[in-house]
Amino acid sequence: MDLKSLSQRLGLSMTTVSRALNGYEEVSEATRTRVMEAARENGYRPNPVARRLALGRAEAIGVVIPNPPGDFADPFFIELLAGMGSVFEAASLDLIVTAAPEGPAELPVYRRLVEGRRVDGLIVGRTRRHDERIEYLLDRDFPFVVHGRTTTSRPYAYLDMDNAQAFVTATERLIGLGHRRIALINAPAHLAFAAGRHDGYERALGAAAIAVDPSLVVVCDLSEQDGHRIALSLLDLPRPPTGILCANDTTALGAMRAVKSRGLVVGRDVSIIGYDDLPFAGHTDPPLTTMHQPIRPAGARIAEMLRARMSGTPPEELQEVWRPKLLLRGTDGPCTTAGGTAR
Amino acid sequence: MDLKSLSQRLGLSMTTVSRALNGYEEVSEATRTRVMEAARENGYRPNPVARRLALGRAEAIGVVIPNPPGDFADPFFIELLAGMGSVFEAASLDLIVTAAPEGPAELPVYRRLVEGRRVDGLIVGRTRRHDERIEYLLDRDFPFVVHGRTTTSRPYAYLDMDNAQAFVTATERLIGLGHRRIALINAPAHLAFAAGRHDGYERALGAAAIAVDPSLVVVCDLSEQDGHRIALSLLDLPRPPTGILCANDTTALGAMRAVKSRGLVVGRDVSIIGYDDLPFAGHTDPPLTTMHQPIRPAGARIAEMLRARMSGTPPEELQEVWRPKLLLRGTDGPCTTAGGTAR
DNA sequence: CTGTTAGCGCGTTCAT
DNA sequence: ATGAACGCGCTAACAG
Repeated sequence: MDLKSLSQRLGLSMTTVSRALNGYEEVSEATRTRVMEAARENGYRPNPVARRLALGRAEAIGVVIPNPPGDFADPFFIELLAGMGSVFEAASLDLIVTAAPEGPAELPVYRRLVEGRRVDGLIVGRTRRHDERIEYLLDRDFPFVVHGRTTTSRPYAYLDMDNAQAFVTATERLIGLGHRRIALINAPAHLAFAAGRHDGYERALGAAAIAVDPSLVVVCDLSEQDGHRIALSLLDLPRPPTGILCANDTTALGAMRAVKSRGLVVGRDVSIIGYDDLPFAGHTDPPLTTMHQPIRPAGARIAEMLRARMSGTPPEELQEVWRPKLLLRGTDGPCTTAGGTAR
Repeated sequence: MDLKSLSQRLGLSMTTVSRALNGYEEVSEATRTRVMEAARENGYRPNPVARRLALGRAEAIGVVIPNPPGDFADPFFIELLAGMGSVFEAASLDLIVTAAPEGPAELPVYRRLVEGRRVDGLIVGRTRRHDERIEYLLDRDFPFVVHGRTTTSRPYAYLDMDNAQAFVTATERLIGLGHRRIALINAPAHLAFAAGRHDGYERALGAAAIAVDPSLVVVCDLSEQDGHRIALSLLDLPRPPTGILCANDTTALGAMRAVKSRGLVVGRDVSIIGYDDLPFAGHTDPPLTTMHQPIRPAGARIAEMLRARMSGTPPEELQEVWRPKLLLRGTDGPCTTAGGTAR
């Protein structure tokens, strides 16, 4: 059932039927209801491809999953997708998902999407401090929304978490519990959120007049293994930390394993705070204290922002920063070590 | 740069250029190379939408994320998507992802995809024992591949794990360790894989001449919480199990928490085996013994199977069953309890 | 308010 | 081996 046969059946022109269906003002109420009804009865569905060609739009949004080659893809992302899904579904926009490993193969994927007119808008995640994908999209004046923030002089739309504030909060929590030697297991510096977290950490220490000990600030590749490795090296320090802030929950998991393997008790001998609040975080042993961020709502909001961007809202008006919330569970506790040092 | 301007620039007709680009035999070798080169130089990309309209295909594949309303979406799925991504990317097919909660809202999403001609093929996951989605697709003779299996008399393409074999293996492992009271925390019966797992469990017990105790077979909603709750009730039995087989790793996590909360040691007092080998499985305490399945390769294979299906391979030739592998880690151990009962 | 006509950009008969 | 002309299904500019 296409537009032509539907209009023939109604004794109307395709134009009128099309207009009635698309809610144009100039159609009489009588014919509109008549058309609507006939469309429903005949199960008419406009052919999206024809529509797209006529309108010159793709009616689709693109997302590229950052796909670590050997590794498991970020479980985080599925939740973000789920959040966006409902919004795009309602707008009857297709969400086109592709996967690309970070690296030289990544930009070509974006080019194919943009230059091949496959999508009308793009969502950029796992943002880097300097991000060529964003520069590229900015150059082409292509609509997009970033999850996170990057360094560029040009305005762009983003939804970011307040990483600095989050780590101020987390650090203050440990300080309030009496900790003085607090380590930061941070993400690699090329990732956008690493800097903010570091800032927040230093800011909170500074406010409490605690000197930053560079040996307590280390970089991790965000895997459990690396978190484990790094936490061990931290515990091997002459004056090991009594509190550890982690870049994400996965890292925190590794750190917990390290602490336990040393015969220490997490939450008593060493406090640990994670970031993300992934599904497993409430179920570790002990349950992980972490910074919670609402991923699915963020996905939905990003989708809405992109729709706004595509219909012309200037990027300056589409910039939001959300605050993660500290979720107290069982891995943080008062500092029990005299002199503020474990063991 | 579209076909018209490219052909004008070459002094050829659109037809010839089109044919040269699409590898038709009847084009002279000279013009073909000339066309190819010009296309590359001018960065010509065929408009996919126009192509689709002319060819009557969507050049897109659909996947619907099963989206548990309040819950976190399955991290499993992102990995499956990543696996499919590379294959479809290479075939320059778009992967359209939508999310739908299980329930009455689910089928309409499939209908919109199929009847709206938005995709040429579909991948069905989180398969149910009786699955209306599959019946629907079969009725319409629409190409699809199922991850899992379902009960229908009609042939269809699928890639499934050998659930029965997996649970034979897991059960045998515990039996070999001397366990006699082995519990099965299974998935709800409406999910396709539950039956096979139950079968495997009973088959292995039967082979070892161990009677099935119905009180040891319980159903779980696959959440950590429910796994925890159910494991507790199992441990409260007059004669509790010394081994617990879990429907998935998440459930196993809950079971581990339950065992620990009773002051028992996982892997010594009670053995636990999971299923899936999710990223966290190697990092629980102790590390989880589980049935590993290669998710990303499965995704890639499913994508290939769908491509075959779309180009006419009969479904009978597209049916594969893969065997998960037992991954021994730290949660299984010899039965230490006299009489085969914990406590 | 409704209809006629002309594209949208490509693939594809049917000629030549 | 090449080209002219038509169609895919829909929207939009231009009448009336």
